[in-house]
Amino acid sequence: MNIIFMGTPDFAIPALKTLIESEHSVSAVFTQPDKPKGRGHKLTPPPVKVLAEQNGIAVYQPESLKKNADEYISIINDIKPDIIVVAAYGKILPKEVLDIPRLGCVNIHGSLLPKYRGAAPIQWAVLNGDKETGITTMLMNEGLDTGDILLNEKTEIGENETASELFDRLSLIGAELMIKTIDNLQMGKITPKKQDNSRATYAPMLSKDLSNIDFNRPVYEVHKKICGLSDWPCAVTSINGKRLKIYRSQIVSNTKPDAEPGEIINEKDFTVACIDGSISLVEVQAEGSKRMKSEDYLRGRPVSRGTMLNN
RNA sequence: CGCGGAGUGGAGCAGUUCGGUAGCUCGUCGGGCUCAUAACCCGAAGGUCGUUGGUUCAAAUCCAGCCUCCGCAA
Repeated sequence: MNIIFMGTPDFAIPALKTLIESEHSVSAVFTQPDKPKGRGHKLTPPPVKVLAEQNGIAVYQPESLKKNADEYISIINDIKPDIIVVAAYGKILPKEVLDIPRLGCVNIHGSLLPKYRGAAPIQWAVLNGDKETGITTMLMNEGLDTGDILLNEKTEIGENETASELFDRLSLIGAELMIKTIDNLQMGKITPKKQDNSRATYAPMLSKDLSNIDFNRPVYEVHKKICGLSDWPCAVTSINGKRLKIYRSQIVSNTKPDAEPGEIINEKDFTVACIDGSISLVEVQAEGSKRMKSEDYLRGRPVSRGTMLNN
């Protein structure tokens, strides 16, 4: 089949790679414009662009497909794609584009729709302490992740799994499900199912406002916050007046400790008291330093029992 | 030209202010103690102090350039 691929970040990479290696032909890739990123505001191309160029595929980076997009829409029309595959593209497709491909526009979404529509479904599944999540492929319409469901696949969320790890796993599952979806769609073997809008929830983009850890909360919630915000924006607390990022943690106890929330109750494995249990900080990052196991951190910057975090 | 922090044996850090013998907590190796141990005691190996140049009798330390990493901001 003749395919146009639209996507931007790492999540889209396995899907694009799978398509390139498949019998189908990727005629063009649409991705977000290069953006200033990191220190020094260096202009950085999105991962999808890099992969596409390595494979000699034409890359288009429109600012928008809704405004002043005639040029791009005629490009899409000229390609006459059988299908458009979309994975975390980050832009809304207008009806004008949605109607072009014979088989429609297929989106890969990182949740079991209609749960967690929106930008950060994977992270919110972890943050909310869900035991399972998955991938849904759907036929796109004009709404935000409201299209008819084609296929889905569930996966369990590990007790200590970070959003970043789940992200990687789901991107691989998504690639497999995507290829299965378009093959079945081509053979007319899938019946699209409407989403149950009454059960829909939204997963908005994460921001740093969420970063600060409140130890005056249940230990499970604190743990899932650390998992869900890793690697970005990352859960943050402070120790001795310095910012400390927490990438990974482990629940030590589910019984209320004899200590104030936020108090360090074991300086050997960095265990901190919460309201109804205690949690061990496993991987941390100090200001101006790289992330490391907390045992490494503690070797150079020992802490004493009774120290309060978040002060 | 966005702002700032950091690079010191295998790991994480101190030492730099005010130049003058390379230090801490661990790890590794050897030995001891112990029924035993990730515990304890004794000992050893291991570092051109990111890199290049400059100042100096003398540079981890002061000056200049470069490389790499990180935080904030986007």
